[in-house]
Amino acid sequence: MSSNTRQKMIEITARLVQAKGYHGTSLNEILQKSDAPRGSLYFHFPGGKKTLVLEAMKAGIEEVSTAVKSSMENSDDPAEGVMSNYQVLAQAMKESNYQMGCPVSSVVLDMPDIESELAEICREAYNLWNEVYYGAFVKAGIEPERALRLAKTVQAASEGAILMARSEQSIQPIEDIGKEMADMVSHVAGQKTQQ
Amino acid sequence: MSSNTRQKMIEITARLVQAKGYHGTSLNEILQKSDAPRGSLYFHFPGGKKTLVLEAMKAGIEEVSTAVKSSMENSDDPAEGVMSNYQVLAQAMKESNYQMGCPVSSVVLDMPDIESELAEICREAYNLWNEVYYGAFVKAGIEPERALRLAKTVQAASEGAILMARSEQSIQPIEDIGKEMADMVSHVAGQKTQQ
DNA sequence: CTTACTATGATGACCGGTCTATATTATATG
DNA sequence: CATATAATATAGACCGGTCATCATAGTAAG
Repeated sequence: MSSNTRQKMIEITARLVQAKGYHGTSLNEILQKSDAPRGSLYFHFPGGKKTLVLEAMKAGIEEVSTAVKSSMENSDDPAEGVMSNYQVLAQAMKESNYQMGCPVSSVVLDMPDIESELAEICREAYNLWNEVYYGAFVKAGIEPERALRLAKTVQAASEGAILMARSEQSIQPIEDIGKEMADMVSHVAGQKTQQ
Repeated sequence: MSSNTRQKMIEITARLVQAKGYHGTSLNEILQKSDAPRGSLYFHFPGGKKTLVLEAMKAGIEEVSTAVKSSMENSDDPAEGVMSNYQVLAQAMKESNYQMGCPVSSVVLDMPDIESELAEICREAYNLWNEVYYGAFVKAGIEPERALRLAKTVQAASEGAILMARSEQSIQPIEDIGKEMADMVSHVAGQKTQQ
């Protein structure tokens, strides 16, 4: 059977954590929105809140990862891939009323203790996403060192774009920044290719 | 006399909110770290936590604002200004053990109710910082529309760089992204100037 | 009868906020 | 100069509510 209660809790937790951060999300609200009893939570997630949030983050990270991969792979021009990636992000934010953006950033800003398992998975997420960009850039002929910096920049700009979009309740920043970043990528790729 | 208790509370709150977000910061901890009694808090900040955090954010926003202005004004080349700005950011993060970065981002990700006064000041902060970059870029001969997009991008990338630096506990991302952004700015400025 | 899951509610810690009482300082008045 | 008065600030007990956690019991299915 593999109860759907567990899955439901994960999805709801993912949304709440992105919307209000780790500390701002209460188990009571998760329970209420999941329409589940208290005991179920500790049955499915023996470690309590931490474990539940961890699962929710893992799910979100995987989702973002496949989205980025899909954007970059379905276009041989990396600049085009970056642009399409920002467009996907814009739509996702709009559809979620600007609540869903990055599954880890709210936790990064909520967790001062860098030694926790939660912090560890945040680090891994950034690396994972970076590698997708990096691979695409190298494949496009950009030299590795530059490709790495560029990947980080594309990633960072999209994180910042999410913050601004949330704040302004508009996809305008995402579109603007996406356009700039695509331009930058095509500039760098052009430089390195035409030699 | 204008007690220094008030100022002390603001500074400590600013640090705590940046480190753990709005919900993750408790009045008890602020009180304890400020070495002040409970009554003093509600004397100096009648609105309670919200008012206190608001003041702390205002102070932080102003601080960042002057830092960015200083970086951009003390260099006629905007690319150089951007680079220096990222360097200042890197040092600030390192000195604070990667706790201090942006005074508003943790609140943006913590506040689902966009109608609040807290959310309003976040919006204003982004605009304020953007205008500094925008002004410098226009002054360097970049056409207004492009300058606006570029300003947002530089801003967004630095927000993202903060997240990554915090997560990795390293200034490497800030340096890498700063280099890329400076390169991008000089590229755009070069385009528009040499006509 | 066991395994998987649901259901309920007690527990103690901590939350932000309110209250009254006291101390300190500044100003006014004689 | 001395004293009264008011404004400023400190001090901490206390409240109702919510937090995450956990113990225990019920239910359903194979």
